[in-house]
Amino acid sequence: LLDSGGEGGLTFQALSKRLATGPGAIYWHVTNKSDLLTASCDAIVAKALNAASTTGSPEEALRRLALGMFDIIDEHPWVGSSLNLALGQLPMVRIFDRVGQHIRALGVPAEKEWTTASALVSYILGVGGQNAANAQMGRQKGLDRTDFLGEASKLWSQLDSDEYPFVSGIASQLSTHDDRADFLAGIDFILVGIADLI
Amino acid sequence: LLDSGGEGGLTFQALSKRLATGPGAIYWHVTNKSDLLTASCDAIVAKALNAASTTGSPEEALRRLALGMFDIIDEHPWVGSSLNLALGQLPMVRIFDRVGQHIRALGVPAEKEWTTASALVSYILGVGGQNAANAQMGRQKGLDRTDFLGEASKLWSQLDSDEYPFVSGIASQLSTHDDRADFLAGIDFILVGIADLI
DNA sequence: ACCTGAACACCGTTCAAGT
DNA sequence: ACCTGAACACCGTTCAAGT
Repeated sequence: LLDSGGEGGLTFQALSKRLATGPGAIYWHVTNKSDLLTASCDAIVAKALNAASTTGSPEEALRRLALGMFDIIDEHPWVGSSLNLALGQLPMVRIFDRVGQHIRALGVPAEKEWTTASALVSYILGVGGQNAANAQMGRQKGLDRTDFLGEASKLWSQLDSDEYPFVSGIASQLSTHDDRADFLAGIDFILVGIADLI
Repeated sequence: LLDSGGEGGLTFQALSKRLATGPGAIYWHVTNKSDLLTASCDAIVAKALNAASTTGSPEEALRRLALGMFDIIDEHPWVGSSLNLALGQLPMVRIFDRVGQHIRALGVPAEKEWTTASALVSYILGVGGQNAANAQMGRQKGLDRTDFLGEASKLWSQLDSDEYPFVSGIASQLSTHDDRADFLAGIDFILVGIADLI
């Protein structure tokens, strides 16, 4: 339901119909819709974390982990918007812990571990949210990714170049850029910054 | 309505009551709830961007801009969750353009402008979303920020240290850290990475 | 222990009718 | 040009009653 209809596609009515039961039955197993969403999210996140191998250098492992998260969010865009969770929730704990382990292996001083792990997690979730927003807007307009970016690029290029000098000039890079490569470039910026304090 | 009740606090019923009119009247001025939310967001974002002075070195200006966004989201947490907008929407265009101008002033090569600006914006929005999630969870439990982080910290410290070796050990840093300083540290990581390619 | 399904309070949105 | 307000379809959630 989530994959095909986004966050709005998951409904207790639709879910109970697909499970051939009443809406009340679901409440025996989960307390909440938010609970259900978090659990769905966690299933996806756990899968992505298990798939990312931890061999090689810490930098490589971090890049692979980040890319794994990127890909899984790309595949299930609703995860991107559902992953803005409080620090106490399980999916967040999982991500933080895995990132933190690599950070530790990198040799980051103990008192900087939190800050560095936090920066990486925030970046990953930020890109995820961005991806999700674009995917949802695309779905809403019935466009695929390329068409949607093409339309956004056209919109940017038509903006007043006095008011938005940067955006109006860079519109072409919007439609031709490689999301995945840019994501990784951002990870590398942060890794360079982290290496600088070791 | 948004400041006091979060995203769920903005209702056409509540809004029309406060405006002493009917719910239908609002639809003459906005097409959508999503439209209304984006417009609210934009008002806040525009204020934050105008307040951030652009004097000094590009690095300083970027730090001030980022910090201005952080503070405005801290003040209005709903902005953090509403700011996962597609690239075509006005608040996003504004942020992107301002960040991009500073990036350009920094001397980043033209073909890297998009990538660098994108990384910074993603990071800022990621931290914003994180802040919003914590604020909302805190509100839901009736706790203030310190109490909420204290509770999350306790939760982390009680996790199984075999399953979550990093998170369970770093719990104390969670409750004592300075959000604002950590946010800025992340910005600096990225700025170091960007400086590396100039 | 788990399911049923009607009911409740509420939501975004529409639209004929007004001024 | 803009407002009114009843109505619609739908939502998450509850709960007495069943098995």
